[in-house]
Amino acid sequence: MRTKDENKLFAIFDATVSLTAKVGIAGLKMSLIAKEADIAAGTIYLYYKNKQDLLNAVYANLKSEGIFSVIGRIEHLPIQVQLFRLWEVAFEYHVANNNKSIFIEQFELSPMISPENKILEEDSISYLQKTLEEAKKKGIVKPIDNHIIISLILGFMKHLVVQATKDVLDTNEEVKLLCYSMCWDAIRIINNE
Amino acid sequence: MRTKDENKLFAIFDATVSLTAKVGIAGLKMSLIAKEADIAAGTIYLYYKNKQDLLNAVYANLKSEGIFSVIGRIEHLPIQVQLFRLWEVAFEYHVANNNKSIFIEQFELSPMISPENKILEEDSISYLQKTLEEAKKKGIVKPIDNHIIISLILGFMKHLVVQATKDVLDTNEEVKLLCYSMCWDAIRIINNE
Amino acid sequence: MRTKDENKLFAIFDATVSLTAKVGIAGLKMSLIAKEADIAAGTIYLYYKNKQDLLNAVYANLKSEGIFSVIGRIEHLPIQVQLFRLWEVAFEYHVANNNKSIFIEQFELSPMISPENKILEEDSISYLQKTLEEAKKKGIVKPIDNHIIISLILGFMKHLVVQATKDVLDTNEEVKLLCYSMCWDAIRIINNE
Amino acid sequence: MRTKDENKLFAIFDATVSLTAKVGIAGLKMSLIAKEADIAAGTIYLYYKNKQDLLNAVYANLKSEGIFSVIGRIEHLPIQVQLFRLWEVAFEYHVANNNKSIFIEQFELSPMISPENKILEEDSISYLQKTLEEAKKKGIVKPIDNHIIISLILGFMKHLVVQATKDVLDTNEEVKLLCYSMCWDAIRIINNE
DNA sequence: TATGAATGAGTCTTCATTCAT
DNA sequence: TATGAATGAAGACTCATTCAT
Repeated sequence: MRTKDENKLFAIFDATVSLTAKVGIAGLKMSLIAKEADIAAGTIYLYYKNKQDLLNAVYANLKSEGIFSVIGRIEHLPIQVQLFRLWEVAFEYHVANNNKSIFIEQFELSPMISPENKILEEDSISYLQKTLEEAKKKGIVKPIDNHIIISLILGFMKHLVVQATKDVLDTNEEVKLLCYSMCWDAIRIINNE
Repeated sequence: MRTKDENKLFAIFDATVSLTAKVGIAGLKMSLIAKEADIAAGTIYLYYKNKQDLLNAVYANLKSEGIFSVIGRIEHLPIQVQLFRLWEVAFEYHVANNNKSIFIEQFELSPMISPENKILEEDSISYLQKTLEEAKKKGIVKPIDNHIIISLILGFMKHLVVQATKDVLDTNEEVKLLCYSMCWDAIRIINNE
Repeated sequence: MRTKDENKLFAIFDATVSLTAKVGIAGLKMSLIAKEADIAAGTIYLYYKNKQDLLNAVYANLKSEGIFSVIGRIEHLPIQVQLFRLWEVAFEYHVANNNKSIFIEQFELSPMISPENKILEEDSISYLQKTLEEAKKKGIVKPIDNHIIISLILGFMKHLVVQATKDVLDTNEEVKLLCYSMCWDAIRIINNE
Repeated sequence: MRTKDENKLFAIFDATVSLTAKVGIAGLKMSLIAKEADIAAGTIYLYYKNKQDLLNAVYANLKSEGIFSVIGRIEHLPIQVQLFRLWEVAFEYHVANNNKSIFIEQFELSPMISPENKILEEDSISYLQKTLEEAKKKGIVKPIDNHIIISLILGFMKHLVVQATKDVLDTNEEVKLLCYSMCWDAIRIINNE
């Protein structure tokens, strides 16, 4: 169970992420975060040493978030299906957590990021990499550097979500399947054409 | 009398873009821009009313930049070749001008962006859209909403360039061709498989 | 928590008025006001939006000050005595509040004065005007435009106070009575000479 | 004959005085003075060492201006007539040169005034003082400290001119005579009433 | 703990003054 | 001599952080 204090911690955390998506890292003020979290500005300093500390904590937390932890057992499924499930989960995470992506992007370039956080790798990627390697070994996916494949998948996905946020695109089930098929065509080995 | 120096305008412009890529929009200070442009801080105010004005001018300028203006005549070429050339030019632009993309991304979310700039569309996209429509009509490219196709192309491209900047990926000729082929497989209509 | 301190408001107000008398509106700096009020520079901005706002607030407040509010009932007295009492109160106010007159004079010409304040009339004058009208009706005072009479009274008074400030003149009781008698001779109807 | 340079000197001088009346000493900028004088900002520095120097020069010049130099021979006239002529000349000077009074008032309180100028006496006053002494000796004028008499005359006069500038009062011939008669009643010895 | 008033270091911006032409 | 672009010191203002309550 969350204690009263933990609730405040979460409130500050959430306020930081959603405000960054609203006003950007340059518009992010401690007083605004406090207002958004519905507490006093001074209270933040009971939980975090200072602004830099707060933002780095938020960042590290987001980066370590296991977005595939909800996925359940999938190893027994065909590799294509595994890949689709991974993509689907990632897509749904990004749609639902666009704010988090924005915070990460904005903060990574800010002068406030700590050296430790600068070298932090996204946790969630490793799972996907493993599955891609397997698919490549099985001759289903083109033998391409994972960085490139993941750039295609993630770059596409993030751009899509931004378009959705701008209301120029709707991310319904049909669009989701279409987008995946595009990714799949991009990376799969295409036979006897 | 000294004549007003057009070069200074460019120096300020360049300093603003490259500094943003270095320290982020949140770390962007007028004094830093001045130092980077090798002028006095006050001089900036001869050319721009204030910080907000400067950043909006830089943004509007970048947005209106015709990245395909260098491409020459290509209408006589097969549509596939046209698409490749467009992609190639865009790719090379992004590799060479990664700073500009970063500035655009950072500034779009900042509270300093003017209402007029908020609704500004990227000029360069329309050319690509026209060519895609033609390719769809000819049955070469899947009949997919341009927003989605462009998300794939641009999202992938931008993510690649960021990876390249991080030195985890090298964007040589081979990689370039590989990436294009992935894009192409993603959007083309695949026959009798 | 500290409660917002009304005293600070007064301290800022007083510091602004007395400093203007000391260094003029051109020498008036926010940092000086803060030092004079014995607070931090930033604190001023808790109470006033900016320098212009502060000065206009001080001005409007001074203009609306009812300098005759201390005078008590005088309507039952002979009109000559009423006039003397009004003059006396005004004189004593100006001697005691020369700073305020200086602030008003200096600020009225500054480019910081707001349009609303530019058309603001001095509250305290109306009382005097009413009494003068009555005296004219009774045939005691010359039938002269009030603007002129008040120019004589106020112009004389302000000039006197400035001289007193410069230490070339002492405003003791005797001088006060003398000055009033001069005013009185200037405006009263003089009989069978 | 004025040389070309002398014209510029006068232009700067005039621009300084009239601008101060328009925007106050706090709004007085070298660039504005230059524009008003129709020269370049740098040019001012060919004639004056710096802003402080310019303003002090203007001030000293105004103070030493012999406003009674135009008055011609009046010693042979009755003392009352002499006094009237002096008053009249001063009045007309102030109406025509209200800007100069404003400059003097504003500058005297500014932190830019030099110590020498701070103790500078108005030249023109001495003439008036001499005549007043004579009138007192002849038993025509009350034996009152000259500071007080001059406060009445000048304070009244300046206030009148300000009212005239504000368009709440017209300073025509009739008003002029009326005002003088008020001054005269205030200072003359009034007989067997 | 929690508050938000108060602080003052650090920015932005202005404007007197210099200087290349 | 005259110009006005360029400079940078100084002043206005913001906002992270502290602290009295």
